[in-house]
Amino acid sequence: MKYWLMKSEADVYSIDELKKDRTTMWDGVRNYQARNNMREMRKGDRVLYYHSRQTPPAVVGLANVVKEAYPDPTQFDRKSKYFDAKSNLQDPRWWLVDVRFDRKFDTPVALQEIKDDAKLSGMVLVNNSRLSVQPVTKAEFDRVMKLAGET
DNA sequence: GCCAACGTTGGC
DNA sequence: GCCAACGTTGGC
Repeated sequence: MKYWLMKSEADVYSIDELKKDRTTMWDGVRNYQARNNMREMRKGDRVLYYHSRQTPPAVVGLANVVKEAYPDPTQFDRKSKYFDAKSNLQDPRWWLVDVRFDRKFDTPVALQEIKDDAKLSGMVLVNNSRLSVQPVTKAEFDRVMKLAGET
């Protein structure tokens, strides 16, 4: 099993909305590294759910991968803001996964706490803050869970 | 709302 | 293939 961190702008699609929807298509990713990471995801992988653009930015809960990579339909939808004229059906450029709500933390783990934690100094979140879908090691995952008071 | 950091585009 | 210009992300 692998571990990941996925970012969502808190005011655009929060973990509360994921909880309500139960499952969502992670559409709209238009960054190759993030796309490649989603293609590496396997059913059952665990995902730290991160809220950016909120005060403070924080890991707020957990999700699971429930459907492995398939073409992002929004790239073919002319009405979508994610439409990409350079993509085509035979060789789609953008891929996504489906994720399901697992739980919301009672105690979110703020970005500052992560930055201040020596055990988490290698996290992609700390070193490449703009990548929206990123790998997390098991040790990092376990540490974040501990900071959240989760078992 | 500002702006640093980063990724992408496109001219040469 | 380099790199300047530009657009976007996301912390503050």
